[in-house]
Amino acid sequence: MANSSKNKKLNRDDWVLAAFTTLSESGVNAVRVEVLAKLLGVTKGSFYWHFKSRQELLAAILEKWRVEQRVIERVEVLGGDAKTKMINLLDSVPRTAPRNNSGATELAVRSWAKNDELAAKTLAQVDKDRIEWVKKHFVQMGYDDQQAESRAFLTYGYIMVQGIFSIENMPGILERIHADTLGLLFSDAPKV
Amino acid sequence: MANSSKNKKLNRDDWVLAAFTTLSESGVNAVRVEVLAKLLGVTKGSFYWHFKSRQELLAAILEKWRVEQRVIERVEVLGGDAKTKMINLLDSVPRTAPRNNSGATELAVRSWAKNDELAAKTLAQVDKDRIEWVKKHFVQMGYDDQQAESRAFLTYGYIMVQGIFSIENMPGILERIHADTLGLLFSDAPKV
DNA sequence: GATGGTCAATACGCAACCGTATGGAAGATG
DNA sequence: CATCTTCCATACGGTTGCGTATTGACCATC
Repeated sequence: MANSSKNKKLNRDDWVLAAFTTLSESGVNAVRVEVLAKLLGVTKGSFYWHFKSRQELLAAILEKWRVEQRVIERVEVLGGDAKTKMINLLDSVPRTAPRNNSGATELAVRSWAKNDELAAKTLAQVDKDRIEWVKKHFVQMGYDDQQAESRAFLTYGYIMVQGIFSIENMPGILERIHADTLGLLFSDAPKV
Repeated sequence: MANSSKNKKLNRDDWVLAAFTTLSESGVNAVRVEVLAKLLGVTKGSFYWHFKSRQELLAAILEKWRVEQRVIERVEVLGGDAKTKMINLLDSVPRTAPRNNSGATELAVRSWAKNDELAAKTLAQVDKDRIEWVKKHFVQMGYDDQQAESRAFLTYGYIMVQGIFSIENMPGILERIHADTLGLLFSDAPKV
C-alpha cells in the first residue's frame, strides 16, 4: 500500500503523475510500468487498463510537461512591466536547494530528447516558446530585435546553468552572482 | 565483424572508447556490455576478461571524461593573452551542427550524475576546474574577483546552453548572437 | 613441440521488464 | 438480485541484460 490516499481507485492521471515524478528523479529509463505499479501499490494489470503501452505513458508525460509550464504563468499573474516580469522569472529559479526538482526535470527531458524523436519535438517547441517569451520582454524593455534575441538566449542559458550546474560547494555566493548577472543582462538599457 | 580494424585483439581502452561513444549518443543506460560486445564484434566473454563488472567500465568512462578535457588544452596551446584565450574557448564550441558530440556527452554525464554518486562527484570536480579556469582569465583581464566569478558563471552558462539548447530552426543567427554575447561578457572591461 | 599467458566463444542461471490473456471484485444500474 | 462497467490480480511467455564457469584458440618462449 504505497499510495498515500486510502484505497481509492487509480485513474490515468495518477499514473502520469507518478511517472512524472520518477522521470524527474531518475530519468526516462527509470519510468517502468512494473516499478510504478509497485509504487502505486497495485500491479501492472491496472496499468494496461489505463494505457495501451509504456510508450503511451511516455507520450502523456511529455504532453503534461509541455502544457503545464507553471513558471511563466506564475510570473504573468504577478504582473508588472516587462523588466519586473523578467526579474520575477529569473528569481523563480531556486538558488538554494542543490538538487531542485525543476532543474532535474529539465535535464531529464533534454537527455531524453537526445534519443527520442517525440521528446525532441516537444522540447524544441517548449524552448522556442520560452525564448520567444523572454525575447518579447526584452523588446518591450526597448532593446532592438537583435539585442533582444541575443539577450534572451543568454538569459535562457543562465537559467539553465542554475538548474544543471552542480552547485555543491557554493553557499551564498549565488545570490551575489545573481545580482551581477541581472546587471549584465539588463545593461545598456535603452530609454523607452 | 563490426569492428573496423581487422581482427586485432581488443584491449581495455577499446572497450572504454566504444562505451564512451555509446554514452554520448544514447546515455549511460545504453552502455550495456552485451550491446558493446556486438558493436565490437566479440562476445561478452571478452568483456569480463578486461573488466570485473559493468560498474568498473562506467567508472573508467568517467575517469576518461574527467582527464581528457581537450578543449582547454587546445586553447592553451593556441596561446595569447587572457581575452584571446577566452575568445578561443568560446569559439571552440560548435555553433553549426545541431547535435554535436561534445554537447551530447556533457548532457549525458550531467543526466547520469543525477542518479549516480560517482558521476556526480566527477562532474562537480570538472565543473569546478572549468569555472576556475574561466574566472582566472577574467581576473587576468582586470575584473575584480567578484565580477570575474559572476562572469565566469554566466560564460559557463552560455557555453552549456549552446550544447544543450535544441537549436533546430536557427540557421545563421547563432553567429550574430555569439558576437553580441561576447560583447556582453566582456563589457565594462577595466583598463589593465 | 610442450607450457604458460592472453583474449574470446559458449553455455548457464538469474533477474527485471514488457505485453497478453483471463478471471474476479466492487459498485452502479436496471 | 441480475447484469454491466470499471478497475485490478494473477499467471504466462518472451526479451534483454548481468555475471560466472568452462573450454578453446592463438602466440610467445623456452
